[in-house]
Amino acid sequence: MNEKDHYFLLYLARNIGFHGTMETSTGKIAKGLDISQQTVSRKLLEFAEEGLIIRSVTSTGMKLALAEKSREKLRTLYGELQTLFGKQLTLSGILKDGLGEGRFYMSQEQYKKQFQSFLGFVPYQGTLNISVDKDAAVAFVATKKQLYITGFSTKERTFGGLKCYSVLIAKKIPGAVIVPDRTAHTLETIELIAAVNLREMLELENGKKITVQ
Amino acid sequence: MNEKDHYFLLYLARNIGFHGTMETSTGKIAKGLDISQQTVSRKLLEFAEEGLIIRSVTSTGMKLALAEKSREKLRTLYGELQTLFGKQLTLSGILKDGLGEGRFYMSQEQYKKQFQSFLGFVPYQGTLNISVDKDAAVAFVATKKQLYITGFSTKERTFGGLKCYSVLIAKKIPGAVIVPDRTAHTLETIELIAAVNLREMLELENGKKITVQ
DNA sequence: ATTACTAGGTTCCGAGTAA
DNA sequence: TTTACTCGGAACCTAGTAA
Repeated sequence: MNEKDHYFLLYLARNIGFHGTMETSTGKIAKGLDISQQTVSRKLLEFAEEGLIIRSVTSTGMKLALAEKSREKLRTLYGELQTLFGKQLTLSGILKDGLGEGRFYMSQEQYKKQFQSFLGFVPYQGTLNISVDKDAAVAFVATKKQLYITGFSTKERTFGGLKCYSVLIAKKIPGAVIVPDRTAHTLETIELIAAVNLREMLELENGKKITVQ
Repeated sequence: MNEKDHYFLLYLARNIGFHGTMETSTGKIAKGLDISQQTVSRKLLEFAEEGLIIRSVTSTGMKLALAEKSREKLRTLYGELQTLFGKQLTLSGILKDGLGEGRFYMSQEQYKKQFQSFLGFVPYQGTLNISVDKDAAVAFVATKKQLYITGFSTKERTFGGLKCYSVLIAKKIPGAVIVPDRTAHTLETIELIAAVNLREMLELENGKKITVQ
């Protein structure tokens, strides 16, 4: 098997399911992958030959299931990417005084709703400002999936959007780093939120060191 | 860019590092990927052309760094695999009487230490035995990362190794499924452990239904 | 409808080799 | 030593079409 064919396999896995079977046809797959029906036919024959899939031609098309061998291949690929991304980077910094603005932002219903759906929790009303090394912070967020919280307007004013990255604070509390689109500080300072009052939970005071991963 | 070239990219990412740079040569990469030096040379030129990598030829070879575009591509691929593997499968079963043996096992220091380092918690001394559908259980653990707790011997007796899979019990309690190497039951019964007394925390009694994910 | 064979065209690879 | 060009051949893809 040409290892490049993993993509074909990935497509099949997504549609068939990891353990399921599926009634489909070479034409449908061809459309999905944007290649010819002939190529799909040929590839599927090759894959079956190599024991990657289980295949049976029916009157209306064919029935497909992944074989263990292809599950193994996908797991390997996944593992490789995990080692690449999974190097649980940590970011450390010093707690400093916030501007009290975070509290106001976090009290807005429209932010709260989005945090709930993106992060799975409603943030405690207040943010933690941490001084960090800018380059380290940039590298850190680069490895994280970026979630985007959209802005909105009320009668009184406009609230901007913000990027947010799910993290684990002090090795135990699930939370997030938030980066407002329009912010006074660059990544020299990051803002942390969590479902709980972090200052209390972690018995923090200004100047203390905090690590997120 | 041919999407199949992701493999080439993955190799580069692993060797260069996600954000780093690296002094290397087309010959070395060719050896690593088991393709010709000429192909590597051609591919790298193509990649640079497409803004996937940053490339500069030196007297001894070349200096390479990934560009943001290729990081993005790898992230996408990773994301696709995550949705494939990450479909938080759940497994449900009925609580049944244990043999009281679990308690004895979990009291062994050498097991405790390993659980602490692999799972991040020391299990409560006692296991929960759950009757489940065997096939569902096999499919369930297949999607989980397998952690292996090694066995050991004391003066009195030998303790076998066990496989263990990190799970979330009843949607809220972090725990693990353990599968002893030598076990009376096959996967018709799974054993659960957690940092806390699950019977109390979940107000369980025999015959109740439990779900893990 | 389907699957899948044949034929012809395109893409891709690597040995040889220049710089 | 390098990188990277040329070019012949292998691998691959798809239109046409049989079953």
